Amino acid sequence: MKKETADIPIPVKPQPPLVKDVHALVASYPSVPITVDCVIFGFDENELKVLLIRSDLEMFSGKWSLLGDFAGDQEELDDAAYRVMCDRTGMDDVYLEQVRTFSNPHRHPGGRVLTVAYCSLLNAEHHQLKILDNELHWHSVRSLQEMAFDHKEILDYCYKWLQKRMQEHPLGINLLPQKFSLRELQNLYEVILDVKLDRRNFRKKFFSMDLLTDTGEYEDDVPHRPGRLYTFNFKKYEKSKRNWIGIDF
Amino acid sequence: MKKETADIPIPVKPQPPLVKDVHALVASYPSVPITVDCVIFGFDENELKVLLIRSDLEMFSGKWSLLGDFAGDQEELDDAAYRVMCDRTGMDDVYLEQVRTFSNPHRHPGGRVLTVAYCSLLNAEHHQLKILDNELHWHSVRSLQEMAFDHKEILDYCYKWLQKRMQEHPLGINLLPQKFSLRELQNLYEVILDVKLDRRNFRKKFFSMDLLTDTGEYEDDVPHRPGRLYTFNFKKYEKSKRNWIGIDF
DNA sequence: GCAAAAGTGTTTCATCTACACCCATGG
DNA sequence: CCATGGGTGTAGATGAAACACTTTTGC
Repeated sequence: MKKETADIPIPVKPQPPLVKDVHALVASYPSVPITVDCVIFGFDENELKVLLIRSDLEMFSGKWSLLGDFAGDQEELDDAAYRVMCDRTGMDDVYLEQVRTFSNPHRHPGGRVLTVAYCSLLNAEHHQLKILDNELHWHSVRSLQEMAFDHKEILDYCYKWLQKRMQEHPLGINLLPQKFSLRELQNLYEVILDVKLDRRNFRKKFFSMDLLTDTGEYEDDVPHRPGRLYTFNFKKYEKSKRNWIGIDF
Repeated sequence: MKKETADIPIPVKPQPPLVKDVHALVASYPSVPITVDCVIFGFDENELKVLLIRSDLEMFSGKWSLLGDFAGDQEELDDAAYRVMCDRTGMDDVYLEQVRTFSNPHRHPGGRVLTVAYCSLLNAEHHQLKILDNELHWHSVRSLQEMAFDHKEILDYCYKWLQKRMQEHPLGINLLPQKFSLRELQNLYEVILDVKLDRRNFRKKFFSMDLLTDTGEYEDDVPHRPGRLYTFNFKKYEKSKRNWIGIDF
């Protein structure tokens, strides 16, 4: 089991001279247009939705598109994604996470364009769209068919990413009003993860995490017994972040 | 809890005309040099190692660098990463995964350069380095200090990614010889995850996953009782991939 | 009073954890 | 025979899953 090769001193070949002019070096690299695409998920009427606009390319006429734009010359991509979201929707105060970079050379009909996908989850009720250009609106994720570019592929990837992420982080909370009932919370998990969950076990699970604060208030305007309303204790969560080892595959 | 706004028909503003010339559109985007950086982890002498070269930039003289190069004009990034690895190390048949794109506008001293990090794990013994230019060799991950560019940050990110990934996928198997003892397997997990594990529980865990095949052979050349050698049943693993729901944060 | 969802406990089972002794081999 | 790690089992705790009835409200 011993191995020796890697650390035996090996005669080093003569090296080319060090690069002095780093700007010239960078200028010699091929360069590529970069876009960011925002996959903004929301939850509404017991469905997972995603914000889309009509593509403004003639060849994709009628097709739906993610919210994207090119990244500025000197712009951090996180900032670009945030800017795109603000510009397209008028929303701010929304958390975006980088998911993946898509680089198929034929993904854009106008030539090589890289795109970096960003993902977000938000409460459609609490974030009014202030701009509606290009028919911006919420679409049911389940019923989406064709989209412009490779945006369906990106969306599908982000949805899987979201399902995983959602089981490890309390992202889902962002989809609910500040005060929410356990039924709403459970609906949300059932819809996004596409599973049925046992109500009692679900409640036990969340109560045992001890991250919900009982407001003492109750639902209103429901045609049945109103449920208690809770808030999520983000501060407590930040302090107690998961930190365990579990080999599982 | 009802909300109505998003799906109420909203008068659509007059739209700008559709874009016809997509090439002109793309040509109007700012474009940016892209590189890929390969973070190639290996395991040797009971340590996690990473393949590095000396930076060939004068301003980083003496500093270590990840294996990177620019991505071709029309090149898929996965291919670019693979190419870089082959060119730099002479290895092939190695699995690389995209981890994240780093976009700080000041990360490269020669101007704006995006980089996409790719990560791999391999068995240093089974993949001989065939090229040693730029002092390519394995470095202990723990003892690394300064590196060129933002490569330390990238490496740290990839290491965390690896630790997580390793708990959900049998990546670690790639770091061992085809036939390995349970001690070797456990060492690997302990070192990479930076924890101590109970030997009996570790064995039980792996045996219960039922993915190890007993070869009937034993270690050789060890100064103590030799352990059984196992192989990993990749086929079985492929069929049984995890598919469960567990909310845990 | 009826429909609809809220709220609540227990049992079973699987999994994780902690823990200690004898065994086989090389030197 | 000694040093070194290989190999093994059990009991207790914890967490997940299955499962049914009573309560509260709006209508």
